[in-house]
Amino acid sequence: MMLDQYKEQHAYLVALDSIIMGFDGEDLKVLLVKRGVEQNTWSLMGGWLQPREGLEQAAARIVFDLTGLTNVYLEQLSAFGEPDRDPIARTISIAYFSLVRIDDYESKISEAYHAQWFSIYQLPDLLFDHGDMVSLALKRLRSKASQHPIGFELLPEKFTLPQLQKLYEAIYHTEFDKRNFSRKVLSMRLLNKLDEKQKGFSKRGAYYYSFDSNKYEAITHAFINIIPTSEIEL
Amino acid sequence: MMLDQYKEQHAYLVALDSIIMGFDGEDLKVLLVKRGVEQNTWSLMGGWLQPREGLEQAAARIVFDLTGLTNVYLEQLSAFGEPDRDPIARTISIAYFSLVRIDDYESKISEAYHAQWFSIYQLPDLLFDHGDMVSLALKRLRSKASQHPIGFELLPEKFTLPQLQKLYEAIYHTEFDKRNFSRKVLSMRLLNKLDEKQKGFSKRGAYYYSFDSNKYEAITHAFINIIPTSEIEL
DNA sequence: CCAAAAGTGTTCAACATACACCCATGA
DNA sequence: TCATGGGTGTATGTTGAACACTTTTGG
Repeated sequence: MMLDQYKEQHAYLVALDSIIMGFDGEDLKVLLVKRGVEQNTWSLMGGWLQPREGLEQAAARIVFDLTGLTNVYLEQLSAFGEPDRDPIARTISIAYFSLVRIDDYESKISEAYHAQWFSIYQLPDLLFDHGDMVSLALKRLRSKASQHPIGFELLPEKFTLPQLQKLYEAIYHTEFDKRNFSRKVLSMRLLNKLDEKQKGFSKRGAYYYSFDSNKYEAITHAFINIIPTSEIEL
Repeated sequence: MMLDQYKEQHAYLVALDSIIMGFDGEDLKVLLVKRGVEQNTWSLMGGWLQPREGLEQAAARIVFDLTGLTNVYLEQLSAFGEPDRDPIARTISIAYFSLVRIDDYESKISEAYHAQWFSIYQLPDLLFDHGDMVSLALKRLRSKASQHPIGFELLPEKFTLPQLQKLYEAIYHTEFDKRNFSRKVLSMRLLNKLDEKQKGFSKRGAYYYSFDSNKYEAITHAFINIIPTSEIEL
C-alpha cells in the first residue's frame, strides 16, 4: 500500500553508465560503444535500472552484457541528474567505474555494441555528460589508487615490476624512477615474487610477482604513498 | 517527443537525504529530524526531487528548508537504491553531506521538524539505511578533511588554534599533540593571525585566526598532511 | 598566588628523492 | 659482441613524531 505522500511525487527514469577502464601495457583505456538512439556519437556503456535490481547489481549486469566479465572491480562514482542532461527525457544516471583485465575482455568481447578501447587521454566527443563522467572517474581512480591496491585489478594475476610501474605511470600520466618505485612497492611486503620470469618481451626477462590480498586484508593502512607525493594531484 | 525505447522503461521515485554536520566546540554532530511517515524514528532530513531541479539544487533546498542556511558546503555522497530500502515504495535516494556552522544554524532554526543535534558517535537508530549514510559520510569527511581545507566550513570566520585542534580531534576521534598540530597548520601559511584574542573562555585568551581562501585558491596541493598519517583511517 | 589554558623548540628517526652502474640474454 | 631492458644501493635533505617547560591572567 503506497501512502498518498508518495503517490503525489514525480517519478524519473533511472539509468546506469559504466566507465570501464583497462590497461594494455602502455595506455590507460576506456571502453566506449555506439548505442541505441545516438549511433553517431561514442558513449559509455549504459542501461536502465530494472524494477527488482539494486544499483550495483544493475551496473554489474551492464558490464557483463558488454564484456562477458563477472566479478570485476566496480565502484559507484556519482549520480548525474541535471534536468536537461538527456534531451529526450529526464533521466537520472548513476555512474559506476569499473576496472577490468583487458586480456580477459579480449576473449569474451561481445560484438553487439561495436565497442572500442580509447586512450583516456585521447577521447572522442562523448554523448551527454559522459565526458564529465570519465574525467571524474580518472580523478577518482588517481585518488583511490594512491592509497588502495586497486591497480592490480587492471593487471593479470602475474605481472612484472616494469609492468606495474607502466601501469602507475599511465594512471598518473607521468614517469617514475624505477629504483624508487620498486623499493617502495616491495617495502609494502604485499607482493610475492614468483620463480618464473617473463619471456619474449625483454632478453633478460623480468620476474613475475603476484599481489597477496590475504596479507593486505590482514593489515590496515598498508598501501600508503606508493606514488611520490609530488606526483599526486587530488 | 519521447522515443519508444524510453517509454518502455520503469520510472522511480527519487529522493535526497542530507547528512548535515556541525561542530559545537566539543563534538561532531549530526542534525536529525522526525519526519512525515515515521514519527517514531529519527531520520536524516530528506525530500523529493522536483521535476525541474538539479540534484545538488534539490539537496540545497532541503538543507535550507530545515536550517534556513544558504551557501553551505554540500557534496554528493552516494546514491542508495537497494530494492527494499524503503518498504513503502521503491525509492532511489541520493545522499548529500553538508557542513554547517552550528552557530549560524541556531539563529535560523526552523521548529517545524523537531530537529535535534546528536553526537555522531552516539546516534539513535535511524530510518531505513540512514545509518549507513551517516557512516559513509563520516568516512568521506575524514578522507576529505585530511587533504582539503573543509574543516573551516564547521568553524566561525574567526577561530583559535585550540578550537581548530578540537575540531580535528572530533573528526578523527582521537587526540593530537598541540605543538605538532600548530606547527603543521601554520606551516601551510593559509591562516591569518588576527590581533584579537578570544575572551571569556580561558584566562590568557587565545589569538584568533582566519582561513585565507584566496591563498588556498592560488596554490594547489596545499592541504596535505595536517593529520599525523598514523591517525588517518581511510 | 594559584589554577587553567596558551604558546613555544629540539632531538631523533623515518622517509622521499636524486642519481648511475652492472647484469642477463637473445639476436 | 652488442643492444635492450632488468635489477640494485647510497647519500642528502625533509618531514614526522615524541617530548616539557614557561607565559599569561582571571579569580
